[in-house]
Amino acid sequence: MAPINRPEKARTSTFLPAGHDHIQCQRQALRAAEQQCQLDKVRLTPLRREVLELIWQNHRPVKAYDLLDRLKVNHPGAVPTTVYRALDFLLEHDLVHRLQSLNAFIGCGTPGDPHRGQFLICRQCGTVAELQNTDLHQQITEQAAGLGFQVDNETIEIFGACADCQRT
Amino acid sequence: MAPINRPEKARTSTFLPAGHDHIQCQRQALRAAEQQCQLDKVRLTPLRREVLELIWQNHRPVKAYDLLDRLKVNHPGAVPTTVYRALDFLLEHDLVHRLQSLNAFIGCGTPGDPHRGQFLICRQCGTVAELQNTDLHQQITEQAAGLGFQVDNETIEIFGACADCQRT
DNA sequence: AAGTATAACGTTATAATGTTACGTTTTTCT
DNA sequence: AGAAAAACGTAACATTATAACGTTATACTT
Ligand SMILES: [Zn+2]
Ligand SMILES: [Zn+2]
Ligand SMILES: [Zn+2]
Ligand SMILES: [Zn+2]
Repeated sequence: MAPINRPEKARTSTFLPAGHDHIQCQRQALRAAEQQCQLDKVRLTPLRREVLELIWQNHRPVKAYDLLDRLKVNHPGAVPTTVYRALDFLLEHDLVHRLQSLNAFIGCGTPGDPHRGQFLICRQCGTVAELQNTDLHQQITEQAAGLGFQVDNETIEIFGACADCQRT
Repeated sequence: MAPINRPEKARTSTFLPAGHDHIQCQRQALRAAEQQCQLDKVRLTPLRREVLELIWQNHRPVKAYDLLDRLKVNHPGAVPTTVYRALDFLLEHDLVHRLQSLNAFIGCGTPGDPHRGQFLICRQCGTVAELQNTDLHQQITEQAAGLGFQVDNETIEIFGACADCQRT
């Protein structure tokens, strides 16, 4: 009997990719960002790239002023505007998302596919997973349309406990 | 042939209740709040009541410091803590909601029924409608559960153009 | 009714988050 | 090379929110 060999790709986003090579993950995110910027003909300058790299150091939301502190290490003289300008760029080009409930930012796993994210946020460990539930989006759009409302942007941020943290 | 007489009550929440008696609407909201507080055995003090009344002056989100300015009229000596403490109380008892994307607050139309709101927010006129789409809630909870995530709170804020503002 | 505990509020200071305005440098385009 | 636009530096400031501590009002017990 042939062993069942589930292809990795068949899994849709899990909350925390188990046993996940984050160095690789971060590297890939930066590569994807570079490619996307080339396509869009916009400039991922060293400063912007460095901010994006800092954001991708983990899967937890980062606050602007934390980012600023970390940016200062390689970049003394950085001030709030420095960070906010980079963030504005990254947001505008869908390389990061803003988590409104946290005043924080997180890397986007699927740039190039314009979307406002849907997020699961673990209260305990702070890990965030981004969903892409088109049914959900659809349902919202339809209900809104039923009320004569035309949607142009949605913020969906779900708090709770991730699988790991529930065991605690 | 008898005229069709659609009962008003059959309509579920519209975006902006057409030709709506807001004085009455505000009064009713305050009465509901009083009742709810009695039930919960908590105190809707004059200060808290006044803040709630200010919040209910319209169906648009209010910012804390605007609230503060307006509160000062009848209540000189009010300071940020004054407002934030009242807001904390009102939030805790589900008499108002916080709109995370706006750092603003809005009265809750259905206190006593614990829920995190789903909001439609018109970018142009600023009017907000609160939805109670249980299917939506259900769908989110289920998808999260599928990822081992246990939901305890959701923020859903949808921006766009309301029916009135689309005509412009 | 007096005494005690708790909740609400006053007061001051400060922290955290985000923006404006303006000038200089770098990059792009002709 | 020269002009235009984008990116960045710099300083000041605006907005949003909380901490800490003391006082007053309310509720609860005896
Ligand atoms: Zn990773
Ligand atoms: Zn967790
Ligand atoms: Zn009304
Ligand atoms: Zn409108």
